[in-house]
Amino acid sequence: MPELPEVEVTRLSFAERIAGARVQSVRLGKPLRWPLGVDPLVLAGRTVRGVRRRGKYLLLDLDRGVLLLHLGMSGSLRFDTAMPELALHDHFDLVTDLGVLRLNDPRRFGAVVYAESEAAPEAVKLLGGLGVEPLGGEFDLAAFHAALKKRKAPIKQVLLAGDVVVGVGNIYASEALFLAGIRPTLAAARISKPRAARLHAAIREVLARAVAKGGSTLRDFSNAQGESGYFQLEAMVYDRKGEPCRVCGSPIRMIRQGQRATYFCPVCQKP
DNA sequence: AAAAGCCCCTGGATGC
DNA sequence: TGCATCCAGGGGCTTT
Repeated sequence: MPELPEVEVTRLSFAERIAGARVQSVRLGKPLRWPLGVDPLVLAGRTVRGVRRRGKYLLLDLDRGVLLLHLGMSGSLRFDTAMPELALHDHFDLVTDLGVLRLNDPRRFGAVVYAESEAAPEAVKLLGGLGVEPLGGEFDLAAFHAALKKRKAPIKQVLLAGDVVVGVGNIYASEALFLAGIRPTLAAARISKPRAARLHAAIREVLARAVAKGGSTLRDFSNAQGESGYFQLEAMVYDRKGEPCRVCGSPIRMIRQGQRATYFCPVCQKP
Protein backbone atom coordinates (compact mmCIF):
# COMPACT_ATOMS: atom_id res chain seq x y z
CA MET A 1 0.00 0.00 0.00
CA PRO A 2 2.07 2.82 1.20
CA GLU A 3 4.35 4.64 -1.15
CA LEU A 4 6.05 7.94 -0.39
CA PRO A 5 2.83 10.00 -0.36
CA GLU A 6 1.03 7.66 2.04
CA VAL A 7 4.04 7.51 4.35
CA GLU A 8 4.44 11.28 4.29
CA VAL A 9 0.72 11.82 4.86
CA THR A 10 0.94 9.45 7.82
CA ARG A 11 3.92 11.35 9.20
CA LEU A 12 2.17 14.69 8.88
CA SER A 13 -0.89 13.34 10.66
CA PHE A 14 0.86 12.60 13.95
CA ALA A 15 4.37 14.10 14.04
CA GLU A 16 3.41 17.24 15.92
CA ARG A 17 1.08 15.43 18.28
CA ILE A 18 3.66 12.86 19.36
CA ALA A 19 6.61 15.25 19.73
CA GLY A 20 7.68 15.42 23.37
CA ALA A 21 5.80 12.27 24.35
CA ARG A 22 7.31 10.11 27.09
CA VAL A 23 7.33 6.36 26.33
CA GLN A 24 5.60 4.33 29.01
CA SER A 25 5.66 0.85 27.49
CA VAL A 26 5.76 -1.16 24.30
CA ARG A 27 3.25 -3.85 23.37
CA LEU A 28 3.99 -6.45 20.71
CA GLY A 29 1.60 -8.61 18.66
CA LYS A 30 2.63 -11.21 16.13
CA PRO A 31 6.14 -11.04 14.66
CA LEU A 32 6.66 -8.51 11.90
CA ARG A 33 9.25 -8.71 9.14
CA TRP A 34 12.13 -8.27 11.58
CA PRO A 35 12.44 -8.37 15.33
CA LEU A 36 12.44 -5.06 17.19
CA GLY A 37 16.09 -5.49 18.05
CA VAL A 38 15.92 -4.25 21.61
CA ASP A 39 14.29 -5.25 24.89
CA PRO A 40 11.03 -3.27 24.91
CA LEU A 41 11.53 -2.53 28.61
CA VAL A 42 14.56 -0.33 27.98
CA LEU A 43 12.51 2.03 25.82
CA ALA A 44 10.33 3.06 28.76
CA GLY A 45 11.14 6.55 29.92
CA ARG A 46 12.56 7.74 26.63
CA THR A 47 11.19 10.82 24.91
CA VAL A 48 10.01 11.12 21.31
CA ARG A 49 11.78 14.08 19.75
CA GLY A 50 10.11 14.02 16.34
CA VAL A 51 9.27 12.02 13.25
CA ARG A 52 11.20 12.11 10.00
CA ARG A 53 10.79 10.21 6.74
CA ARG A 54 13.41 8.60 4.51
CA GLY A 55 11.97 6.96 1.42
CA LYS A 56 9.14 4.78 2.70
CA TYR A 57 10.60 4.56 6.20
CA LEU A 58 9.51 6.65 9.14
CA LEU A 59 12.19 7.53 11.66
CA LEU A 60 10.93 8.10 15.17
CA ASP A 61 13.72 10.01 16.89
CA LEU A 62 14.04 9.36 20.60
CA ASP A 63 16.22 11.26 23.04
CA ARG A 64 18.38 8.21 22.75
CA GLY A 65 18.12 5.95 19.70
CA VAL A 66 15.70 5.82 16.79
CA LEU A 67 12.80 3.58 15.76
CA LEU A 68 12.60 2.75 12.07
CA LEU A 69 9.05 2.00 10.96
CA HIS A 70 8.02 0.52 7.65
CA LEU A 71 4.41 -0.07 6.62
CA GLY A 72 5.13 -2.82 4.10
CA MET A 73 2.16 -3.54 1.82
CA SER A 74 -0.73 -3.38 4.25
CA GLY A 75 0.44 -1.42 7.26
CA SER A 76 -1.07 1.71 8.72
CA LEU A 77 -0.39 3.71 11.85
CA ARG A 78 -2.80 5.29 14.29
CA PHE A 79 -1.99 7.74 17.05
CA ASP A 80 -4.78 8.10 19.53
CA THR A 81 -5.40 8.58 23.21
CA ALA A 82 -8.00 5.88 23.70
CA MET A 83 -6.57 2.55 22.58
CA PRO A 84 -7.21 -0.43 24.82
CA GLU A 85 -6.19 -3.95 23.84
CA LEU A 86 -4.32 -5.02 20.74
CA ALA A 87 -6.89 -6.25 18.22
CA LEU A 88 -6.44 -8.62 15.31
CA HIS A 89 -3.54 -7.41 13.11
CA ASP A 90 -2.33 -4.87 15.64
CA HIS A 91 1.31 -5.83 16.06
CA PHE A 92 3.06 -2.91 17.71
CA ASP A 93 2.04 -0.31 20.28
CA LEU A 94 4.19 2.51 21.54
CA VAL A 95 2.35 3.61 24.66
CA THR A 96 3.18 7.19 25.68
CA ASP A 97 1.77 9.79 28.02
CA LEU A 98 0.35 11.66 25.02
CA GLY A 99 -1.25 8.68 23.28
CA VAL A 100 -0.64 5.29 21.73
CA LEU A 101 1.11 4.87 18.39
CA ARG A 102 -0.23 1.65 16.92
CA LEU A 103 0.82 -0.33 13.84
CA ASN A 104 -1.90 -2.40 12.21
CA ASP A 105 -0.56 -4.65 9.47
CA PRO A 106 -2.55 -7.69 8.26
CA ARG A 107 0.16 -9.05 5.99
CA ARG A 108 3.03 -8.29 8.37
CA PHE A 109 5.46 -7.18 5.68
CA GLY A 110 6.02 -4.10 7.79
CA ALA A 111 8.57 -3.65 10.54
CA VAL A 112 9.64 -1.67 13.56
CA VAL A 113 13.38 -1.77 14.18
CA TYR A 114 15.36 -0.06 16.89
CA ALA A 115 18.81 1.40 16.23
CA GLU A 116 21.12 3.37 18.52
CA SER A 117 21.47 5.92 15.74
CA GLU A 118 21.00 6.36 12.02
CA ALA A 119 24.66 5.42 11.61
CA ALA A 120 24.27 2.13 13.48
CA PRO A 121 24.56 -1.04 11.35
CA GLU A 122 20.90 -2.01 11.76
CA ALA A 123 19.85 1.37 10.35
CA VAL A 124 22.46 1.46 7.60
CA LYS A 125 21.37 -1.97 6.42
CA LEU A 126 17.90 -0.59 5.73
CA LEU A 127 18.62 2.99 4.72
CA GLY A 128 22.09 2.76 3.25
CA GLY A 129 21.19 1.81 -0.31
CA LEU A 130 18.38 4.30 -0.78
CA GLY A 131 18.36 6.79 -3.63
CA VAL A 132 17.69 10.51 -3.36
CA GLU A 133 14.52 12.08 -1.99
CA PRO A 134 12.37 13.19 -4.95
CA LEU A 135 10.71 16.09 -3.15
CA GLY A 136 13.89 17.56 -1.72
CA GLY A 137 16.44 19.89 -3.30
CA GLU A 138 18.92 17.06 -3.77
CA PHE A 139 16.89 15.54 -6.62
CA ASP A 140 19.14 16.85 -9.37
CA LEU A 141 18.20 16.47 -13.02
CA ALA A 142 21.72 15.96 -14.38
CA ALA A 143 22.50 13.34 -11.75
CA PHE A 144 19.14 11.63 -12.40
CA HIS A 145 19.79 11.43 -16.12
CA ALA A 146 23.33 10.15 -15.52
CA ALA A 147 22.02 7.43 -13.19
CA LEU A 148 19.45 6.31 -15.77
CA LYS A 149 22.20 6.08 -18.39
CA LYS A 150 23.78 3.27 -16.38
CA ARG A 151 20.68 1.08 -16.37
CA LYS A 152 19.53 -1.23 -19.12
CA ALA A 153 16.44 -2.40 -17.23
CA PRO A 154 12.99 -1.01 -18.13
CA ILE A 155 12.46 2.45 -16.64
CA LYS A 156 9.45 1.29 -14.59
CA GLN A 157 11.58 -1.25 -12.77
CA VAL A 158 14.43 1.18 -12.23
CA LEU A 159 12.01 3.59 -10.57
CA LEU A 160 10.60 0.80 -8.38
CA ALA A 161 14.05 -0.37 -7.31
CA GLY A 162 14.47 2.82 -5.27
CA ASP A 163 18.23 3.06 -5.52
CA VAL A 164 18.11 5.99 -7.94
CA VAL A 165 15.18 7.85 -6.45
CA VAL A 166 13.13 6.71 -3.45
CA GLY A 167 9.45 6.57 -2.69
CA VAL A 168 8.05 5.79 -6.14
CA GLY A 169 6.05 2.57 -5.79
CA ASN A 170 3.79 0.67 -8.11
CA ILE A 171 1.00 3.25 -8.38
CA TYR A 172 3.12 6.35 -8.78
CA ALA A 173 5.64 4.77 -11.14
CA SER A 174 2.84 4.14 -13.65
CA GLU A 175 1.36 7.58 -13.02
CA ALA A 176 4.65 9.45 -13.37
CA LEU A 177 5.53 7.64 -16.60
CA PHE A 178 2.13 8.55 -18.01
CA LEU A 179 2.62 12.21 -17.13
CA ALA A 180 6.05 12.10 -18.77
CA GLY A 181 4.71 10.36 -21.88
CA ILE A 182 7.22 7.51 -21.54
CA ARG A 183 6.50 3.82 -22.16
CA PRO A 184 7.27 1.81 -18.97
CA THR A 185 9.14 -0.84 -20.96
CA LEU A 186 11.70 1.60 -22.36
CA ALA A 187 15.25 0.84 -21.19
CA ALA A 188 16.26 3.53 -18.71
CA ALA A 189 19.54 4.11 -20.54
CA ARG A 190 17.70 5.04 -23.72
CA ILE A 191 15.87 7.98 -22.20
CA SER A 192 17.03 11.27 -23.70
CA LYS A 193 17.87 14.31 -21.61
CA PRO A 194 14.65 16.15 -22.49
CA ARG A 195 12.55 13.10 -21.65
CA ALA A 196 14.48 12.58 -18.41
CA ALA A 197 13.63 16.18 -17.57
CA ARG A 198 9.93 15.48 -18.14
CA LEU A 199 10.13 12.39 -15.98
CA HIS A 200 12.01 14.25 -13.26
CA ALA A 201 9.27 16.87 -13.16
CA ALA A 202 6.49 14.28 -13.42
CA ILE A 203 7.77 12.33 -10.41
CA ARG A 204 7.83 15.45 -8.26
CA GLU A 205 4.45 16.59 -9.51
CA VAL A 206 2.62 13.30 -9.01
CA LEU A 207 4.07 12.68 -5.56
CA ALA A 208 3.40 16.20 -4.34
CA ARG A 209 -0.13 16.10 -5.67
CA ALA A 210 -0.76 12.73 -4.01
CA VAL A 211 0.46 14.09 -0.67
CA ALA A 212 -1.93 17.02 -1.09
CA LYS A 213 -4.78 14.58 -1.71
CA GLY A 214 -4.02 12.55 1.39
CA GLY A 215 -2.47 9.66 -0.54
CA SER A 216 -4.26 6.80 -2.30
CA THR A 217 -6.72 4.59 -0.44
CA LEU A 218 -7.23 1.48 -2.56
CA ARG A 219 -8.60 -0.75 0.14
CA ASP A 220 -7.37 0.06 3.59
CA PHE A 221 -4.95 2.96 3.81
CA SER A 222 -5.66 5.67 6.32
CA ASN A 223 -3.46 8.18 8.08
CA ALA A 224 -2.73 8.28 11.83
CA GLN A 225 -6.05 10.02 12.40
CA GLY A 226 -7.97 7.36 10.49
CA GLU A 227 -8.63 9.51 7.43
CA SER A 228 -8.62 8.07 3.89
CA GLY A 229 -6.81 9.49 0.87
CA TYR A 230 -8.36 10.52 -2.42
CA PHE A 231 -5.62 10.46 -5.04
CA GLN A 232 -6.85 7.14 -6.46
CA LEU A 233 -9.88 8.98 -7.83
CA GLU A 234 -7.71 10.96 -10.19
CA ALA A 235 -5.30 8.24 -11.26
CA MET A 236 -4.69 8.48 -15.00
CA VAL A 237 -3.71 4.85 -15.60
CA TYR A 238 -3.29 2.84 -12.40
CA ASP A 239 -5.91 0.10 -12.04
CA ARG A 240 -7.68 1.36 -15.17
CA LYS A 241 -7.08 -1.60 -17.51
CA GLY A 242 -9.39 -1.37 -20.54
CA GLU A 243 -10.82 1.97 -19.50
CA PRO A 244 -10.42 4.97 -21.83
CA CYS A 245 -7.34 7.14 -21.46
CA ARG A 246 -8.40 10.43 -19.87
CA VAL A 247 -6.39 12.29 -22.53
CA CYS A 248 -6.85 10.42 -25.83
CA GLY A 249 -9.54 7.83 -25.15
CA SER A 250 -7.47 4.76 -26.04
CA PRO A 251 -7.99 1.73 -23.79
CA ILE A 252 -5.43 1.62 -20.98
CA ARG A 253 -3.20 -1.43 -21.15
CA MET A 254 -1.95 -3.63 -18.35
CA ILE A 255 1.25 -5.61 -18.59
CA ARG A 256 3.38 -7.43 -16.06
CA GLN A 257 6.91 -6.35 -15.24
CA GLY A 258 8.79 -8.33 -12.61
CA GLN A 259 5.53 -9.84 -11.37
CA ARG A 260 4.01 -6.40 -10.75
CA ALA A 261 1.21 -4.86 -12.78
CA THR A 262 2.08 -1.88 -14.96
CA TYR A 263 -0.53 0.36 -16.58
CA PHE A 264 0.02 2.69 -19.54
CA CYS A 265 -1.62 4.39 -22.47
CA PRO A 266 -0.28 2.92 -25.74
CA VAL A 267 -0.85 6.21 -27.57
CA CYS A 268 0.20 8.88 -25.06
CA GLN A 269 3.30 7.01 -23.92
CA LYS A 270 5.98 6.57 -26.59
CA PRO A 271 8.55 3.77 -26.59
C1' DA B 1 27.53 -4.37 -10.78
C1' DA B 2 23.13 -5.08 -12.38
C1' DA B 3 19.10 -7.78 -13.30
C1' DA B 4 15.75 -11.34 -12.47
C1' DG B 5 13.19 -14.45 -9.26
C1' DC B 6 11.73 -15.84 -4.86
C1' DC B 7 9.83 -15.24 -0.82
C1' DC B 8 7.55 -13.31 3.55
C1' DC B 9 1.76 -13.12 4.92
C1' DT B 10 -3.38 -12.41 5.02
C1' DG B 11 -7.65 -11.34 2.80
C1' DG B 12 -10.61 -10.15 -0.95
C1' DA B 13 -12.21 -11.09 -5.62
C1' DT B 14 -13.07 -14.36 -9.12
C1' DG B 15 -14.07 -18.78 -11.18
C1' DC B 16 -15.70 -23.57 -11.32
C1' DT C 1 -22.46 -22.49 -0.60
C1' DG C 2 -17.71 -24.34 -0.87
C1' DC C 3 -13.16 -24.64 -2.43
C1' DA C 4 -9.19 -23.44 -5.40
C1' DT C 5 -6.64 -19.95 -7.60
C1' DC C 6 -4.90 -15.46 -8.34
C1' DC C 7 -3.86 -10.98 -7.01
C1' DA C 8 -2.53 -6.91 -3.93
C1' DG C 9 0.57 0.24 -2.29
C1' DG C 10 7.21 -3.57 -0.67
C1' DG C 11 11.72 -4.94 -0.66
C1' DG C 12 15.55 -7.82 1.14
C1' DC C 13 17.99 -11.83 -0.23
C1' DT C 14 19.76 -15.25 -3.39
C1' DT C 15 20.88 -16.63 -7.82
C1' DT C 16 22.21 -15.63 -12.58
